[in-house]
Amino acid sequence: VGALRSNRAMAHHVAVLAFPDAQILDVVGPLEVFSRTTRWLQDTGARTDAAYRIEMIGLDAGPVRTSGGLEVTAVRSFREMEACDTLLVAGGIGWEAAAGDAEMLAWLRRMADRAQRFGSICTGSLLLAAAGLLDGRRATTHWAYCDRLGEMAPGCFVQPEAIFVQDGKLFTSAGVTTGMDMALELVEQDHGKAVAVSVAQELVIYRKRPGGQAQFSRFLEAERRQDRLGELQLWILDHLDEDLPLDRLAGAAAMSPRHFSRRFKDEVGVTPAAYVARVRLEEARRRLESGAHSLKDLARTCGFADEQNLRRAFRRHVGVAPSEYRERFG
DNA sequence: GCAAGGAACCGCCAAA
DNA sequence: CTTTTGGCGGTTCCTT
Repeated sequence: VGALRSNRAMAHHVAVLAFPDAQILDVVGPLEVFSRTTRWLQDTGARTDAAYRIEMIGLDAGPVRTSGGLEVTAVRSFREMEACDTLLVAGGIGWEAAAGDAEMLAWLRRMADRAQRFGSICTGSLLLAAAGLLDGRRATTHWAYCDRLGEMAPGCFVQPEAIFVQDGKLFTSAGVTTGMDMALELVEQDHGKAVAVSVAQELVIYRKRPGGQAQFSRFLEAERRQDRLGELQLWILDHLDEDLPLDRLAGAAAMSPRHFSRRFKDEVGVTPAAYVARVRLEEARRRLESGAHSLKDLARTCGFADEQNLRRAFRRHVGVAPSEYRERFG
């Protein structure tokens, strides 16, 4: 892991802290997502400057034995790092011992202040709590430790249902593999939906795993097809904030409206307008889950004419009002 | 919640 | 002759 580093100076610097007896997937999972993204961006020529420079750091430089007995090697200690763009703290059964390291906690506070964003995977949240970084903020952790998190950080609003939680520049994720889901979200915020979808497909994971509420995922299904309609579906994701009438979609797919309509229904299973409506709804729902947006904002970015329209469509398909949904699941 | 207007859908037929 | 594509118009659903 320590060797997986890009040399580009412009790269966004991502660091993951691994203490002894950390959970190896917490460390490697997110790093894999970032490195895949970097490679994908370079291979496709979408960006010439590198996306991410990734690094794993330890309490000390050298081998770190993880909870499963596997070892990863830290190139340097956290003491040698003054700044990075994104800092993530891994979880694992070693968190308790690590939480007693006052020097490291003080360093975490400094980094949290300086970094563009910071966060944790799994029980890494408990280290952030120990550092006093979760007071007054929304956060989550492994389900078995949510109570403990509440005790350690009484001012923290624990979200036990969430896969991951964003509160401003703080990102916390639930157990182990959810670190990859969270990393994908960071990738999406940096590079857009299309990139996140491609990386998710390559890794065969959901870009956004269905959370507590069962919901369909539009990924890993139709979009992986390499035909014109598959491309169009990706294109729709990137133009959700615009008007997408049938004629325009047909034009984008280079077909007559009638033919396009027929083919789309055959290939995708739903009619074009129904598909667009579904994707808009799902995007609105996703954003409501991830926190505070004004309905006006939400309506605009998801392609609804106004808030009234969003409200009506939301009630029709989801069954509850957006505000109520946000209260329950946001 | 309602009426008016518009967009989408789909069966049908014809041309390629 | 079969398959693919495009246009027309009635009906339904959605937005205003």
